[in-house]
Amino acid sequence: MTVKSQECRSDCPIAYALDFVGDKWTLLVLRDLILSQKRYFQEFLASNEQIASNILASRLKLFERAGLVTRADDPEHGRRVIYTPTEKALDLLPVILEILRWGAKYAPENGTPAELMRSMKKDRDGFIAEVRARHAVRRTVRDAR
Amino acid sequence: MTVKSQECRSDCPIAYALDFVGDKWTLLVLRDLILSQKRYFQEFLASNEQIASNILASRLKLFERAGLVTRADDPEHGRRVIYTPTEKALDLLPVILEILRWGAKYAPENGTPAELMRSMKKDRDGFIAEVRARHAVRRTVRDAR
DNA sequence: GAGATTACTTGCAAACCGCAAGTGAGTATA
DNA sequence: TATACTCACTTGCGGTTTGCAAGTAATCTC
Repeated sequence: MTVKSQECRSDCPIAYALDFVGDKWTLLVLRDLILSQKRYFQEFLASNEQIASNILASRLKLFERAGLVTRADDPEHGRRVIYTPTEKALDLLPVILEILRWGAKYAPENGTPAELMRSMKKDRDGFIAEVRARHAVRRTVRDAR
Repeated sequence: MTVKSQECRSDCPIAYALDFVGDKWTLLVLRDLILSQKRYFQEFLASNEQIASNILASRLKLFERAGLVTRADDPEHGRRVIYTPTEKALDLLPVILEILRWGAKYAPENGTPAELMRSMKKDRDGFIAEVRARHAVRRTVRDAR
């Protein structure tokens, strides 16, 4: 609960998208979820940006309601929960990459691995396909059990 | 003043970018500034999303400090102010377009002119170049006076 | 000089954020 | 069986930000 009322401000798709994505934390969590392939609450919590646990919890709840992640109990560990990005979330990858590109151009310091920057600049669409493939593999491995 | 403290949360360029762009209004104002070529306070205020005048004022002030817009008095009209996007702002166009694309895919209603959607999908880079060219022309016209 | 236009500012209540601490269920260790 | 630990949250609270309505001061129009 709390966070974000859900009437749309206009019929502009940008406004619609910003109702999901327009805040300081959402895209950072999605970055961890999609690019770093984090899955557990504690993993997100451990990011450099020091997100507070209540904010993280509210975002994950929101994501679930918005169909951006699925929530599943970890069969190997009692209370642990596994968060997995849906297609709708993976479709935000281009947004994240363009933001990364802009940030990298103007930020005084860039902590992104040089290799990632390189392969993203060299072949953006290929890079996106690769990331999607990684998640697809994960899903099938999990479903096979 | 108010809005956004300015220490960086990490060395991640995404986090850096979100400190500018991570809220519900910033990118909407930039949409108007860049895509709709709005220039005056009242024009931004008149958008469908009904931004409040104090929020708009604080954003424009922030933009100026961040080097996203330049502020100039209108020579033709006393108290009127002209806001113009800088290169740094125009570099956010790819971000805006990807957000538009995602929003258009998932929003129930899409109020974006079909023509704009088409030309953007058909040739994204060309579209970006076109928008940039429009702003460049404007600048030279203005500077010629 | 009266009224409109323009770019803001101010005041205030409600929502949201950030921090610190707590909770309750399951897990590993002795 | 007891103890400590892991894990995913929740709670409480003070401070910041937002959203709304109204106001202000400088220009322009008539």
